[in-house]
Amino acid sequence: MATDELMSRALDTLGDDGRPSVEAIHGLAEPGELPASTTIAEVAELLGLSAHTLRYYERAGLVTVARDGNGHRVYDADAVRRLIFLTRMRLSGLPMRDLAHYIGLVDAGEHTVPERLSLLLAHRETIRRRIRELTLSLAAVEYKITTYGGTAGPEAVEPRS
Amino acid sequence: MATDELMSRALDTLGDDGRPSVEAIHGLAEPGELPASTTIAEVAELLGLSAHTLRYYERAGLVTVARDGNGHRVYDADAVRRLIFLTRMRLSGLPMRDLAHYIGLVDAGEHTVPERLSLLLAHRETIRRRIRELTLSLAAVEYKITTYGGTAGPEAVEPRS
DNA sequence: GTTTGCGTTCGAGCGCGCTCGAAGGCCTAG
DNA sequence: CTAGGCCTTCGAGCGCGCTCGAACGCAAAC
Repeated sequence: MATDELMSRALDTLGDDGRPSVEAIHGLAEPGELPASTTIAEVAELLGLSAHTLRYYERAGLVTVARDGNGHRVYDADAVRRLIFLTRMRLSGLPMRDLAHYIGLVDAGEHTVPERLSLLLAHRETIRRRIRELTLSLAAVEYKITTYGGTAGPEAVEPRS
Repeated sequence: MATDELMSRALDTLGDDGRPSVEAIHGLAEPGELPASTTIAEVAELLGLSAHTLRYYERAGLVTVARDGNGHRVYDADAVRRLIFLTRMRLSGLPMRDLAHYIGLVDAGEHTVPERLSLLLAHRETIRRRIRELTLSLAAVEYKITTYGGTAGPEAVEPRS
């Protein structure tokens, strides 16, 4: 997935403790100054997506992007912010469908806030559940590792001593 | 995915604290008595997979299953145990390819234990990383929820009071 | 003035993990 | 004897999220 690299960066901004602070998230939301960003190539670079994928997102109705005199896409700061949000949601496993629905609500105006909220609450549950699943699987793998004589900790493949 | 239901069950066997014990995993590994289980229908029911999927796994080389006089599949306890293992690994995100490779190693004999171990160690890292990613995404979603006036806790959609 | 380079649209293709349908065999019950 | 039900194999199809190629356009650089 094209988005893997983006998450890499996000993780790199944290320590390895896996306990992100609100500040870290915030920083992730606003990567420095958003240039009144322009070309598709720049945005692709910024987000770690391909230009192809950005066009695909647009086709899917997830963003609307203006054109210049040559018919080239011009991404303004709002579009970039929305793409950052979209990317983060995609990484958390929210399907394109649901994301498109959510975006539709946003564009429909303030009166959709309750529905947006309930969508987010549902997604929060999905993420929490997935974390629990993975925690369970992790324990299973660790158990198997110990039966093979591996160490329980996170050290390298060759057990020391 | 057909396997969703299996993980539902697994999670149901735990509390909601998401901190599985080795015992819970062990219980998950051995769901009561394994009948010297027989038909594909029974195994499908047991694992929460479809018969189609079980045949697919077999085609993919993940299990070998004996036949009876009519050419019908007969799953013995070993096969069922392996399927339980496979299912758990699949749920943790291990791709079929890698799983097939691992199974190949198992079938190749004891001398492949080191490679198996290193495969498991790598997979452990993958799971841990994914958990960190999701934790990060969760924080982002919670932040968004608070901006919409939702509560930070896990309560129902309608905030109380 | 042509080459380079980035952009455009459209639509096909891919990798994954199933999922399903067709066509048929064997067994048992009524 | 026939109908139902569960099994078999083979191979096609699907949903997702990209990913890519073809064919073309404009525009600044040499």
